Amino acid sequence: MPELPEVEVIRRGLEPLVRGKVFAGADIKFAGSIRYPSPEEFSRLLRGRRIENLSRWGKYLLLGLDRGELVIHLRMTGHLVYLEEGKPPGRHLRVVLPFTDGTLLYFSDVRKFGGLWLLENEAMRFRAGLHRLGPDIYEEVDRDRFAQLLRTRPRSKLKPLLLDQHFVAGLGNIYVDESLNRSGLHPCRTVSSLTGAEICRLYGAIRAVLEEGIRYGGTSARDYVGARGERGGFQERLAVYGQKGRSCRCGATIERIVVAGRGTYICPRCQC
DNA sequence: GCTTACCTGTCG
DNA sequence: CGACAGGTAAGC
Repeated sequence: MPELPEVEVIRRGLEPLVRGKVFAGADIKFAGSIRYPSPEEFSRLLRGRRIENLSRWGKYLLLGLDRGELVIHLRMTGHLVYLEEGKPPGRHLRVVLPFTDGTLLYFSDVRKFGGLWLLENEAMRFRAGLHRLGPDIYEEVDRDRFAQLLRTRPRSKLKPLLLDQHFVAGLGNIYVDESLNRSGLHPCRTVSSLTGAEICRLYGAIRAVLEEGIRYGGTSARDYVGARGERGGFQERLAVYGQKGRSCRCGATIERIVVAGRGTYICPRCQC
C-alpha cells in the first residue's frame, strides 16, 4: 500500500499522539505479522517500553523506544491506526498494541505481507532487512548524490532501478510513474542514455512528487488511510498512475504497459 | 533482469 | 473465471 509519502504522513500524524506513551503489551491476532522475535517474546519485551520518537527510513516506520526500537513495514495493505476509544475493526486486524493509558495502536493488514520487528539495538536491524536498504530518497539524497548514485548503475532501466529499495529507499509504483511522467522520461530508458539535464529534471520531479504527495496527505488509490483513519488526497492529482485511457495534458492517451513486472502508466507522447 | 511466491480482495 | 493490486525476497 504505502510508499514514502504515505508512511511519512502516518509518522507525522502519529508522533504527537503516541510519543511518551508506554506499551501495555501486545494482543497478537495473527502470529505471522510478528517477524521478530517470537510472538511471546515480542509481547513480553514490548510491555513497559516507552516511545521516545518516530522516524522513517524509506517505507519503514521506526518507533524509537527507551530500550530498542519497534520497526513496522506496511507492505501492500497494512494499516496503522491510533484509537482513543472504541473497538478496532475486526476483519483484518492482526495486532493490537494497547498503551497503559487505555488508548491503543492497531495494525491491520488484508494480505498479511506487512510485519513488525522488535529490535533490542541497532545491531539487530539486519533482522528487518534494514542493513541492505539504500539511502532514504527524501531525507538523504540531494541532487549531487543522486547523480553520483546513478553513475554506479549505467546499464539499469530507470523504473526497475528507482523501485529497487537497495538503490534508494522510499519510491514505489505510483510515485515512480508520476516522477517519470513529470520528467518526460520513458521507464525503460537506461541511466547511461540520460543527459545531465535529464538527471536534474528527474531528481526535481521526484522531489516535487514526494513533497506534493506528503502535502496532500498521501495517495488513497485503494485503501490507504492515515494514523487517524483519514484518506489522502493525492489520488486526485495523479497525472498518469491508474489513468489508462484518459488523456494526458498533451492530448495523447495514457497507456498501461508492464515494466519490471509492474503495471506502468505512461504518456507515449510526453515520455521518451 | 524476469518470474514466482507470499495472501486476500476487487473488478471486469 | 482471470487479471490485477501501493511491496519485496528468492530463484533462475
